[in-house]
Amino acid sequence: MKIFNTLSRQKEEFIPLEAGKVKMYVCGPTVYNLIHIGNARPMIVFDTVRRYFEYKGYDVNFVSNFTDVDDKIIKKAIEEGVDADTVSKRYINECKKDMEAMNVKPATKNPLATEEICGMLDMIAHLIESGHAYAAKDGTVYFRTKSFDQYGKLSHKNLEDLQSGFRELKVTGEEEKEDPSDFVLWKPKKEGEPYWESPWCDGRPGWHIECSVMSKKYLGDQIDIHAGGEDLIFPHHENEIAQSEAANGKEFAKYWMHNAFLNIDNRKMSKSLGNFFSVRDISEKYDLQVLRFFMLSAHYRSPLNFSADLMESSKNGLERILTAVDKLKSLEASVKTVGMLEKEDKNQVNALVEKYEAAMDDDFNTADAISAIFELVKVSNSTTDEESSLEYVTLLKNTIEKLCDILGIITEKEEVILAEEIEAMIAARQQARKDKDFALADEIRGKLLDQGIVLEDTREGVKWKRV
RNA sequence: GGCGACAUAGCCAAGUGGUAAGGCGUGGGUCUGCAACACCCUGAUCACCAGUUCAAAUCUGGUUGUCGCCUCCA
Repeated sequence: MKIFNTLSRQKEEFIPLEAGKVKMYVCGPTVYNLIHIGNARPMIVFDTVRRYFEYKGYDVNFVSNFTDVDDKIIKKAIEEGVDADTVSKRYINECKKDMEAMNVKPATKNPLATEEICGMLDMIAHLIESGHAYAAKDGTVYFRTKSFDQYGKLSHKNLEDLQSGFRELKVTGEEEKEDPSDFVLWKPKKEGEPYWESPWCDGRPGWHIECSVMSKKYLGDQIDIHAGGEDLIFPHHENEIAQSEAANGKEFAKYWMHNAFLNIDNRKMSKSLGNFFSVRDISEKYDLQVLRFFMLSAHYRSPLNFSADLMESSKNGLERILTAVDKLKSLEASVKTVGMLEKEDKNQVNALVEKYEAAMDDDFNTADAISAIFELVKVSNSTTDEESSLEYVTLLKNTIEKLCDILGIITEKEEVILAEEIEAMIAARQQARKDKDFALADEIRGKLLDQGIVLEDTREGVKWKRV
């Protein structure tokens, strides 16, 4: 298996720290609102990475945090007149609902920053003792970037370039920094903000230290994979490396994976451009399986554009796969032949599984992997019928379902209990068709369509589905 | 200014040296009472220029264009 490592900017063979195990940490969202579809990309991508590792037999310890103390959360809390905890708990809850609807597996552990303050205080104290950090007069603690000579190795920047960039950007109130590129580990509280006691001042942690501490606590000093959106490379992940490696004296993560951004109609998503969509918005119009399928239709390191047309296209493509699985399921129940037939080519199926695996082994090329699924669908649709053998039908069905499951695509069609009225309408239409009263049959079909039910007259009988 | 990415058919998107996967859409056909599903047929020489090579979308240099990070951000 090869993974593109941001550290080396190359694909590298994946070698786990411990045989058969993968320790991965994914930076999670700041919970100040419903998650947007940009947040959804890393969730879907790295859930797929996890699923593929599990398919390959690895035991994956998957940790992803919620950042639940932050300026934006506090701002929102003040606006609503509630405390920050109320806001963050609410959106953690909503986020979990969205993740479930996107079929993102629950993490092994979802640590909360506010519950890990002790560990942060320890790490900060340790960094101060070892000369990697210092407290200013107002109690703010800064990381001394000059003390970590590998600073910049992830983002491939050097301190001199950074400093010239920072000269104009010096933030007011941070004059006590020894160096403009030093960053905050602990900052004093402001009136009305949540705070914790510390040896330096009552205050709260800086963003970067949170992930370093949570990763260390739940996965250890060294992990296999650290992942997140590409915007986190600098400064967030660069700073995490500095903190963790300075504190632990070991390489923090072996592989750094970053997903590219999701754009909306070719522009960066932002509230000011009015092209901002929450996952919840999308779920009102589409099954979130469609969003998931859409996200995986491009390579995770390529920018991906989102638009209504592309969602329609994905919806239709996904439908093709689900329809094929559905057909295989009904054949599985009705087919009489036992024992593979001469013309049923098992090798063709296996070859496509190999194509799929080769694609996934190559830095999780989901777009290519999906093409293997479509080829299996084609094989299935064109080589199976009532005469097929049970073995062949089952092989195809299980294969397609397994490959879809790795991508987190659910092939099980939602069980919807039809109201008796609808059942009766379908029966009435069948009677009308028998009587060759097609006008009535079409009228009934039209009525069902109005209720969102589409009928299909197949050889195996009348089928229906929701639009 | 520094660092980096990308440019493949109407749209999306694989492919990193040997003459272009897959999907959506379009048009035609088969099946169907009609339709839907499905099946068959239908499309590109890979931004541009120059070079390396027996051979390049794929390597090198340049041009143009789009975008990202460097500041909270997935």
